[in-house]
Amino acid sequence: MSFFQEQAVTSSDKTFFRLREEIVEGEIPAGVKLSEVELSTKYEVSRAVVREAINRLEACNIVERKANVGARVVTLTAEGLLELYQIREALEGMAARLAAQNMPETEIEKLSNLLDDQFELVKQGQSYYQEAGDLDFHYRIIVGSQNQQLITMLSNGIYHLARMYRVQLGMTGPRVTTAYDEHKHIVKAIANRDGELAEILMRRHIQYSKNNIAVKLSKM
Amino acid sequence: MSFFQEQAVTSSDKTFFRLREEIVEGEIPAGVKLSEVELSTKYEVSRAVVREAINRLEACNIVERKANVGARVVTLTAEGLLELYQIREALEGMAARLAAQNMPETEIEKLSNLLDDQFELVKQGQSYYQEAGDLDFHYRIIVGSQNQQLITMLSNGIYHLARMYRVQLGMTGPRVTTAYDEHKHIVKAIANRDGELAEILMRRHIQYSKNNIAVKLSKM
DNA sequence: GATTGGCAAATTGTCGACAATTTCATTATA
DNA sequence: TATAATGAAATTGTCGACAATTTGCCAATC
Repeated sequence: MSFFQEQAVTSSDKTFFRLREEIVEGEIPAGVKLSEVELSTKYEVSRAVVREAINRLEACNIVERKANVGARVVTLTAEGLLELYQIREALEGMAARLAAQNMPETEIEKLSNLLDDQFELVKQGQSYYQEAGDLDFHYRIIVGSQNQQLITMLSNGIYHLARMYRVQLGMTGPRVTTAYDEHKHIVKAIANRDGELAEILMRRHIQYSKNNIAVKLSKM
Repeated sequence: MSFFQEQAVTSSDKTFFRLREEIVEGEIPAGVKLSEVELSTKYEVSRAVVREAINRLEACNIVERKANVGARVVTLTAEGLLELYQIREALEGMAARLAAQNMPETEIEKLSNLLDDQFELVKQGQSYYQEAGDLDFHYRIIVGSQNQQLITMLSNGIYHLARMYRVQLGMTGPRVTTAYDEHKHIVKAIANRDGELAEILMRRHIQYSKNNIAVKLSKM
């Protein structure tokens, strides 16, 4: 996630970011119990800051907590993945619709150029997509919606969870083929200020990528 | 909110619920600074539990926090309301679609009966809607989606914020007229297992109620 | 041998104190 | 007078210790 920089100011921030990274990237596997004392010695901070970090992770749905028992890293299930993509479909569909209304011309231009650059790589036979490129595309549209609450929701919550799934299912660097064209069409709808179409295309795009993951998941 | 009972087990839970109530119901007005020491003496708990409660409120978007400065109750704006209803439209639209797929017949029956009961009140000239009835309707459909993450998102986050707006704008007990018919049609679509239509109707229903609020808001 | 009861160890929840940072009034300077 | 520097007061951030609860083990009982 190199686009939207969150800057850590307090010790809790750092601990939260670090813990989230380790969990999302799979260094701390699913289902593991997060012991407050253990983590506080590991990170060399007090239990209070670890506690605060864990609370924040709970709010992001990255860990589950039971009172007086403790927190565990969520175990990802096929149903959970389905649920997550249903939410993404709704929210990112709306984001695309709003982006068609609100995204400044200059930003649409930039987004279009980004895709063109990526198309060069496709022509050269390099595989489209790098995950980073895909994330960048989605993120720009979310920001283009200019709905601050939506932006926060998606970039704080949903995206880390989605990546967690991809990492744990071993599918970093997803489907290579059709995504590029889908992105192109979405941008065109946004450029035409056709919110209705932009939403439909984005929803379909997310459905496809959900199916793509679900197929791989069923082979395991 | 009498439907979905959250039960407080720890002292932090109680403080969180109490604080949220006081803020949402307007006893602690918008923009007010939440002093940790002040609240800890008021509620007779330690600063740590107040801190934890405030952190949770921040995760719900009920307060805003700046590091080393403190937390303030969010000030609701017309733009914020618009943003919130855009999100509700997306998420509850999806919930209605999923409810059409997943809601058990018995639950649909109950929901339908609920509306019939409320219709009796309408016939007797009593104003439809009590806010509670409206909330109950929406909540049942959300639960009917059987998407756990969606349920959590909407009932923890969005709904309290939405109520906060209504209270602060002095519109408890909203539009009386058309909402009943809209609810009827949505339930019918769900009963017919027509997710496509259920989503469209729910989205329109939320758009109407947004407009209804926006009008009142513009008169202030 | 299986089940229940209770004790000890470990873990989370809560607390008060200290450290770091911000805020605000006061003073000094241009 | 306006602006900047200074320092004290207040507030948040962090810490270690104690209290409350859960967990796991061991013995007692059937």
